[in-house]
Amino acid sequence: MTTEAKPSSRERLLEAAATLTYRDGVGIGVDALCKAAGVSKKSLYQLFGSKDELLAASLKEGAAAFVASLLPPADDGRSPRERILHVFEQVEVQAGVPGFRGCRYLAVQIELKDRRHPASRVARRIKRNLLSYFRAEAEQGGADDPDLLARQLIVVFDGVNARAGIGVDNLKGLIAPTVATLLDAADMR
Amino acid sequence: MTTEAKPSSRERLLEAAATLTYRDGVGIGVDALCKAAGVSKKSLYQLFGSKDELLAASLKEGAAAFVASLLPPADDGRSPRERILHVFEQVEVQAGVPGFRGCRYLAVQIELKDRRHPASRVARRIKRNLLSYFRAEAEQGGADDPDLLARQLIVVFDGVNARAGIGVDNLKGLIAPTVATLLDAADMR
DNA sequence: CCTCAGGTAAACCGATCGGTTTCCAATCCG
DNA sequence: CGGATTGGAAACCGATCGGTTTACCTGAGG
Repeated sequence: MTTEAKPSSRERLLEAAATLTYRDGVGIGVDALCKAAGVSKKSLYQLFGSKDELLAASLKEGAAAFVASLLPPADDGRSPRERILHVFEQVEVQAGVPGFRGCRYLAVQIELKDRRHPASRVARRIKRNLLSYFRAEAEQGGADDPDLLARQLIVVFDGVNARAGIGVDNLKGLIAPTVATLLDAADMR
Repeated sequence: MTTEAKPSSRERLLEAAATLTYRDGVGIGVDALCKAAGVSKKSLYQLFGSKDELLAASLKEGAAAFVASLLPPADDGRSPRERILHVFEQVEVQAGVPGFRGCRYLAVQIELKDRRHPASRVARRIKRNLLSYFRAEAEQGGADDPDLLARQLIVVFDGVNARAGIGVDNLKGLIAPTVATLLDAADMR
């Protein structure tokens, strides 16, 4: 086991924000966040300045784990096609674990109608990076129109995440054939 | 012009609820709703019993317009393929009008984390009807796997609505080729 | 004319919102 | 050990939440 005694107040706040906003939405109150983190409101406002900034920091903090949970390890010898399929296999796996509620970054952007909200900006950046990943793989894989394919893939990504997140589809037998069809149509074998 | 003098309190409340929750989210306050509708809170609670029921009634009320804005007229001689493509052409059109924020039913389901919320139930039912429409057309069009195709189509529907709704894609040149690819793959010519 | 039903405006309710401040105990460092 | 710093608990702030109630006004019916 790691020799981690206890996470700092800052880490506990980020973790509580990630957990509670994912489950209850960005409307969660700061009292609830502080109570869950075992941290005083005073500390919250010293560390982050506002609830909005805490949410933004929480999303940014989780970006690395988000990427790591989806993308294959770099230079693992697989083809771009396999690497794209790997991302969507991971989505299907994640959709099966209890408490799954779809892509948190999409949810934040939908809940925060204001696109200039700091957390909305962070979410947008993270998803733009995923789009860039798809486009890079599409280019490397020789897709007919890498830009179109990347946009199609992220539409499917958000679509399946949203559908599974609201509990209206379990995605079984849906993702792989859909993505494969789009890859085939782009002549990315 | 129609001889409509002034909509009833009930109608004005439903309209205000539709407009304000779409723009600001379901967290909008009842004071704001009443003020926009020019109706007292007393009347709101007499007519609908609670804010939750008003939201649910507002979604239900708008279902017919939602369907009419997307689906082609019945028995217009077009093929199932054309009828499905028509739906997505309408989405692209709607995504171009100012104030577009994606599918309101998806947004409501994402914002209301509680699936048992009356408005969430209504939204789910309306989207299930759209899924059924896709499936019926897929069957009639002789798709290889009508159920799979219908699920793919509604994933794309929610995906493009969400992406355009949060303002990260204008959908130009994206929808038609994507849907056509899925229809082709299902051998629905 | 009077009455009565319906509806609005506004006060009111307790709870909670995001955010600030006060107080006190634990900890750290010389 | 003494003094300074940290951070948690909780009171406090004005605003707003969903919801109820009161008081007044207006229009229709007898």
